[in-house]
Amino acid sequence: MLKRGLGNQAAEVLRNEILSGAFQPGEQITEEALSAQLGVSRGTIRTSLQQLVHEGMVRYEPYKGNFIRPLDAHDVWEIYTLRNSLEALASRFAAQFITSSGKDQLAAALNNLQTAIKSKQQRAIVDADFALHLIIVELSQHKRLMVQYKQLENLTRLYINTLVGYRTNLEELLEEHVVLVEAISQGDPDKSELIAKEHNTVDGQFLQTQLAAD
Amino acid sequence: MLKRGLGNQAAEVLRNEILSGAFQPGEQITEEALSAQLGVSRGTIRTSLQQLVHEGMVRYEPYKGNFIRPLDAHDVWEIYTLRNSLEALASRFAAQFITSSGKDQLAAALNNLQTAIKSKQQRAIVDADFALHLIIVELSQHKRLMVQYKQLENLTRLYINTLVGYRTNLEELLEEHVVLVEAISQGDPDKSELIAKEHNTVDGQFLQTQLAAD
DNA sequence: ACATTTTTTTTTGTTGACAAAACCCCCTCA
DNA sequence: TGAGGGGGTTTTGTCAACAAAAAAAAATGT
Repeated sequence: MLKRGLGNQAAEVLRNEILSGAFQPGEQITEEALSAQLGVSRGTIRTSLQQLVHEGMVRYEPYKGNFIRPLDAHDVWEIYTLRNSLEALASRFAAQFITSSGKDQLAAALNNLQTAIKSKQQRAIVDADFALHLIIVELSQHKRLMVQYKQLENLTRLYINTLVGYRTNLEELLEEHVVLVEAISQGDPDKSELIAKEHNTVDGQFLQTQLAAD
Repeated sequence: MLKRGLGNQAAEVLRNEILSGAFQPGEQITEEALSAQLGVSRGTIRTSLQQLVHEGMVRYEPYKGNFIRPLDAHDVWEIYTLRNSLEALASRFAAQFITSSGKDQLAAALNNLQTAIKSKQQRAIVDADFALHLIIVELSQHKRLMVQYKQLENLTRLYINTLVGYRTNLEELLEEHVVLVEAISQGDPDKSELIAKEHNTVDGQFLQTQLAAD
């Protein structure tokens, strides 16, 4: 396990608070307030904030301050398309480097997703969905892809909460993941990449519909 | 123009120094040394370093220090594949949102590339190549894509210098860019994305050859 | 009453000092 | 001779104070 300074720990606390909706979008978060709240000095808070700025959850304006980044429709489009592209790439390499251990991990994650879908609890489904995709990214053996993807997952969680429903057709959702996992487990990069792209396109259309409602 | 604090300015100086090869790969860069060199306090240097860490040019280890990130073959593969994927995505959206002004910009950049190729100066060719691709990314109207791409461009420059030659067949290089710009100017997203992918695949095979020589 | 200028307050920017961890050299002892 | 342990040095981690910029509030003049 990697050692971490206070700054990193504070960043994690802050990140979780933001993800749990403790702040209003666009709200200014002053360094002194955070300093008092977390019991560390402003300098340390500053380190944490800079990290969250790089992760895209906080917007920083010189001599103005740090603000919870509000996401508009264009932001959502950006996050969505980028994530889609990275997932397709990850699926390709996951298939290319697949091992029997990797297949087991995928099967287990798929099983968890199925259980979550049966429970019909949105939070559980979203978590299992993300977990499965994260395993695919891990299997791609692409560290930079992993870093980018995790950040996009956080940003996605940020706006997914605001949507009324994640997906309507749960049967379809499961089936899409089944064929993707199959393709990766078969070690077919082209097929995996294509399916990943398609999978997300369906999601994207759903998203477009939701956004059009605004 | 956005205002920037001392920290950001120092980061830019440092970034340029690293790109110009002022440091050895893997070399530790102590905060105090930089502080003395740039005439700002350690705290400010710390801000700069953190920024470069996020850009991938510096590796940070808690309680150890900051080191010029050395790039091995796997790193190059990661950077290359990611850039490839992002360029394909950018080409798609550039074609989708193309305007007459955008076509002009592409034509001008293509012209610069042609001039550079005629000069046969590697540095000029690389610069013109990057400039053209950067315009494509700009035309995609995708801010996050732009940020990621710029970082990958820097990392690419970092290892491109170590290669003996960038490309052997200059005629082919130009032709590939011609067809890509044509596809984007025609407003054909699918075709543009496909060509961008292929273009980079050719580059990638060249890269593989170079790396195998180590 | 309104716009403008001045003053005050709030918030970020920068710095130097001190604490904690890691590193390095050297000494000891089996 | 070499493995292990101190102790001093170097380097990063954290902090609180002060400076600079921006924002808010108050005063001023028309």
